[in-house]
This record gives sequence, structure tokens and C-alpha cells, in this order.
Amino acid sequence: MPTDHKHSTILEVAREAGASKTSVSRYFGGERARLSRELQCRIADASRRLGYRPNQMARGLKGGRSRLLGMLVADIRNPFSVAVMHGVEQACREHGLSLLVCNTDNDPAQERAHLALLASYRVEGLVINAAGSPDRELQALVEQGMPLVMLDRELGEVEAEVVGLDNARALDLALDHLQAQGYGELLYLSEPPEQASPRQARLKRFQQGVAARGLAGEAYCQPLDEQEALHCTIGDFLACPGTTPRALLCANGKATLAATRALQAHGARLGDTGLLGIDELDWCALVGPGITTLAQPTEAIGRAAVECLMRRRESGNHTTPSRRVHFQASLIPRGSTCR
Amino acid sequence: MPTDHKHSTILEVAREAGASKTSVSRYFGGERARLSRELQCRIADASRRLGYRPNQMARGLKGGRSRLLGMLVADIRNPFSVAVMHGVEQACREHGLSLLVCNTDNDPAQERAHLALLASYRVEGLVINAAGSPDRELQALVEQGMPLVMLDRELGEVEAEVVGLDNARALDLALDHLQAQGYGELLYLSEPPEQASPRQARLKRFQQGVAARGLAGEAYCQPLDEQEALHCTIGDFLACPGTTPRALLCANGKATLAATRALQAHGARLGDTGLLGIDELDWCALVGPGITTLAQPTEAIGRAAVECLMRRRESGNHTTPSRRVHFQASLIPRGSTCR
DNA sequence: GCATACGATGGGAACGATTCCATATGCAGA
DNA sequence: TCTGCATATGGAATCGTTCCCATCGTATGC
Repeated sequence: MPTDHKHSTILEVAREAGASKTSVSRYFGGERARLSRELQCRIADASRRLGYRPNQMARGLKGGRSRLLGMLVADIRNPFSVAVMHGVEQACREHGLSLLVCNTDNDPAQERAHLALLASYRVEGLVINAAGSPDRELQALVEQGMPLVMLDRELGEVEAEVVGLDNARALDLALDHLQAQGYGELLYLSEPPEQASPRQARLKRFQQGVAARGLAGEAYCQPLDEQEALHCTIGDFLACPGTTPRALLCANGKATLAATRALQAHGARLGDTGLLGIDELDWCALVGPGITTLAQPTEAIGRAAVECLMRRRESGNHTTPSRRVHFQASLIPRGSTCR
Repeated sequence: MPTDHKHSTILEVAREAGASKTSVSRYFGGERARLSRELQCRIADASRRLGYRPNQMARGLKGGRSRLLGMLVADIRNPFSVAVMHGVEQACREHGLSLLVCNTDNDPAQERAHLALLASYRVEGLVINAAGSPDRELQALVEQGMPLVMLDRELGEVEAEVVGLDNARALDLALDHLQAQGYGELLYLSEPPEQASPRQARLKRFQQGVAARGLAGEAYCQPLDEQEALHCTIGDFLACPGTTPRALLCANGKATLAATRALQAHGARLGDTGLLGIDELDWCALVGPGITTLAQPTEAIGRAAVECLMRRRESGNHTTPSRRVHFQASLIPRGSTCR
């Protein structure tokens, strides 16, 4: 007795229904209208009896359409990524597509491997949110005609749409708020910006914005896993004598988490020391007097990515020039920026 | 000029390399050893020149192996689910499989739809973490020979492994801790347990355990989105006169979040009012004096699920009886259960 | 009443791989 | 020299679809 899954095929259904496989194929391929009502019934019955489901593999093979979208996620445990992914997923569903998600854990090797994998499944488009730079591979895919959209990250000269936050405006918003609340010395916390363009954009705007507003500002751009170093830096920042209130500005959720930990370790009172984080998280309202955040429209970003892909796929990929789609962050003021 | 993605085929590689497609197939199918060193080189060169990648769709068709595992996730935005998924994913990678993840947003209709979808891609196994009960569909799949493992949730008479937390021991651990810390009146917070077996198991053990220890305990099992009702219940619980300290016991991360919000709204001091949550979350250490949690070994659970699947697939699916694999929770004591 | 068109259906060649079987070559042993 | 059996390679059928191109009525137009 074979242990293999026994799936019935289109041919079996055709026999059972006394029809041809072409008709059955039409029935399941959305061409039901072309079949007589009677034949439709026979096919419906037969396939129900046999528990038939079209084999997507075979389908994708012949038609060249896998009905699959691929998504590369840098860190699946980052709530921001998950929220965006949720948006992507919903949009996929609306377009009748399925989503093949690959998490890369911020590892360039895995990025390359997963990219190859997605390509081998002949996904019809790719949403990329990767930390490393598999630029060569991406470039190759684009040249092969793969529709591609970068999430929250630009990519050299590659012809691809970019969907993400309007980082400049977001930082302006943050700086305006901090200034209005009376904070005059700022410490900007970010992971190293080398690989990721939004980190660069945010950092740059922070530096510009601080200068333009006549604020004092420095930036700490190190891996945030190294608690020690961060702890010291924040300690120094809090300790050094100064005349105006100080605040921390966190470039993303991970930074906000690390900063909150460090501030607590130093016994700093939120609000006395300001804290503003980019990315809204479940718990930001719960810590101390609440943490002020800049919320990103995550779902919308995810959906927009898919829309771009669809547009590009339909309009033949060359005609549309690559564009940037920018979303605005919204400020959620809480106690951590209130003295 | 066609806009379509141009992928080269095995035949083109074969021509380019002056070999037969059989040999090329062998080269990529892990039978390299059977080829002469010289032919290997020619194929390697040719495929590099053409940028060839085997088409997994075609591969899956003939061989019947999609190299795909399917996973149904009830709520992708639940950090617990994501953590487990991460474990699943890693294990997949180690086995050379890819993961097709479907989020159902706790919607039974989507569960059914996605199940059908996964089946149509001929996934080689299924990890199910679903809230609703697509029992019929699952039963059908199992009968077709699909290896299947339930995550954190049992399923009637379906022949499938169950991987999850040892809920009874977890609740004992929680109750012992709360009792040792001097809390005598407990309120248990959970979402409605009808559909999900771990909720039932936890609730039952809570009730047994409370009785066995001579504690006072009641349970609130309503949807946690309804803030109002929860707010009132917790208000009553805090207000009613009693002789011993009170504590909240939260059945999962979502409950912990809701409880924390409610407690803050009531101005209750954590610790004075005890709070213990199942599932460790990023922020539990940061709120007030810290929230005591019961951490689940999420990665291990995810990996175990895949291992079960692999075992079952190899050993012919019938021979192995279905089993339960239970993991132990570990207590992380913090200030919220310290008076 | 005949050409035409159209609506409903079926036959068979792809799609890009795997895999069984056949063939060619080399070499050991009789 | 012939048999036997490896090792290296290729030919062709096959997997479950889609889709192009028949085929066959029957209704329409003139």
C-alpha cells in the first residue's frame, strides 16, 4: 500500500464526468461561462466525488504563472516587518495570489539563497525588505524581467519601485515635536546605516535638522545588541552637564526597545529625559508615562508594494519608469516627551 | 519584445554544454558523482553562462515533491506565533525545504481557503496553528496521506501529532508561584476557550489547581477586544473587599497586554496587584516593576513540529501512532508578582 | 438552401523537469 | 575472443496542466 498522497487528476475527473480534460480545465480555469449548465454540473459533481483540486505545480508549469508572490523579510521577529507583511498578504489575497515568505535573519548569505529559491519557484513578483545587499542577484532578476519592489530600502541603479516612509518628513516631525517640548540636546540611536538606505536617510535628516534648528545633537550608530556600549553612551549623555533638557530619538523599534532598557537601567525618568521612537509598538503606551512614537502606516505600505508589482506586471515592466512611493508618519505624543 | 521573464531551460543548458538533458538533470539533482569530471565542468560553465536555475514547478510535477512545507498561522501579528514560525523555518532550511506560510487572521473561512491552497501546491507536510476548526478538511487531507502536525491545538480524532506546551504543568507552575508570593484571590483572563484546546486545557487546570490549593479563583473568558467589559471586570475584582492579595493570571500574550492596560487604567500598582502572564514578550521587563511571565520554548516547539513531520513522512505515515510532544514552560519572576 | 458564424466540446502538443531503460565503452576473468 | 559487469551517457515516456486548433451542431443572413 503506497504511503504517497493520492491526488486525483484532471483526467480522472474528466472520465468520471464523461467530459474531456479540456472542459474540466476550463471549469477550474475561470472559463465556466463557456460550458453548458449541464456539463458544469457533471464536472462539479465528479470533482466533488473525487476530492479534486487542480495541481498548482502543473498549472504554473504550463501557463508560466505560479500565482505566487515572493517576499524577502530581513527580520521576521520585527513587528514592523510583520505588520507590513500583513498588508502585503492581504493585497495578495485580493489579487488571487499567494505569498511565499522568506526570512533572512539579516544574513546576506541567506538573502542570496532565498532569492535563488524564490526565483526557482518562478514567483511572479518580489517584495524585498532585506538588510544586506544582494545587488548583483537582484539586478540579474530585474534584467530577466522580474517585477520587483523594494520595501523601505533603495538599491543603486536597479530599476525597481521603492515603497516606504517619507523619512525626511518623519524626522522633521520628530525634531519639531522635541523642540516644541523644550528638548535641546538630542542623542540619535540607530543601527549602523551602511546597508540600509532608510537608516541613512533618517540619520542624514537628523543631522541636517538638528543643525537647522540650532539644537545640539549627536548620533550613536552601533549594533544595538551590544548592551554595554549603548549603556555607557547613554550614561555619558545623561551625565554630562548641560543647560537644556535632553532627549533620545530612536530610529526604529529595536532602538526604542534598547533605549528604554538602558534608560531604566540608569534610573532615568521618562519625560525628564525625553524619548521618541520611530515605529509604534504594542507596549509603547504602557511603559512609564507612555512612549511618544512616530507610527508608520504599515498595512498601507505593504499593500502599496503589491499594487506597484501588479501595475508593473500588467504594463509590461519597461514602460513605467521606476518611482518612489512615500508614506507619511504620524506622531503619537505621550508622556515620554512631556516634562 | 516580450516582457516575460526569460528563463533558460534544462534543454538549452544541455545544448550549450553539448550534453543530454538527462546529464544536466543529474548534475542538478544531486547525482553529480555519476558524471565524469569533464562533463561536470561543461555543465557548470554552460549553466553559469545562461544563468540557469531548475524550475521547481516542473521538478515538483514529475517527482511529486514540491520541497514545500505549508504552515497555517492563526495570527501572524501574535509574537508567539512568529517565534514558533521562526523555529519552523529554521528547521525547514535544515531539511532543504521551503515554507509557505498562510495567515488566517483567525477567520475559519480563510483557514479553509488557505488549506485548499496549500494542498494545491502539493506541500509535503502541514503545520497547523489555527483557531477555527476546519476539521473536515484536515481529516480529508490526513486520509489522503498528508503528514500533519497540530501546533498548540488538538483536533478530535484526526491522526496527527500535537506539539505544544505542557499546559497543565505550566499552570501548576504559575499557581505555585502566585501562592508562594502570597496571592490568595486570582482572576484568570483568557479568550473564549471553545475553539482552542490549549485554552481549554489551561482553564481547566486553573480551576482544578485553584481548588486543590484552597485559593479563590474566578475566570473571565471573553473576547479581549472588548475593552469595556474587561475593564469593568477587573475593576470589580480590584474593588471587592477581601482579605488576601489579588492577582491576575493571563492565559496568553494578548491577555497580558489587555490586563496591563486595564490595570494601568485603574491605577493599580503592579505587585500590589499581582500579574502573571503566559508568553514572554519583549516589553514584559519594562513595564512598571516588570511583569512575571511563563516563557514558552517557542523555537524548540517550531523545530519539533518539523521534526515530527519529517519522521512521519519517512516512516510511511501509518506505522507511527500519533503522539503528543509537550514542552515545559519556564518561569521568569519579576516585580509584578512581588509585594 | 447554402455560406457563415457561433457556441459547445474534444484531441493533442507543449511546459520543464525526472526517471526508466538502452547503449557505448573499458576492463577483468575464462 | 567472448562473456559479464561496471561506469558514463543519452533517448523517450511521463507528470498534470493549459491552450491552440479542430469538429460538430444549430441558428442566422440573404
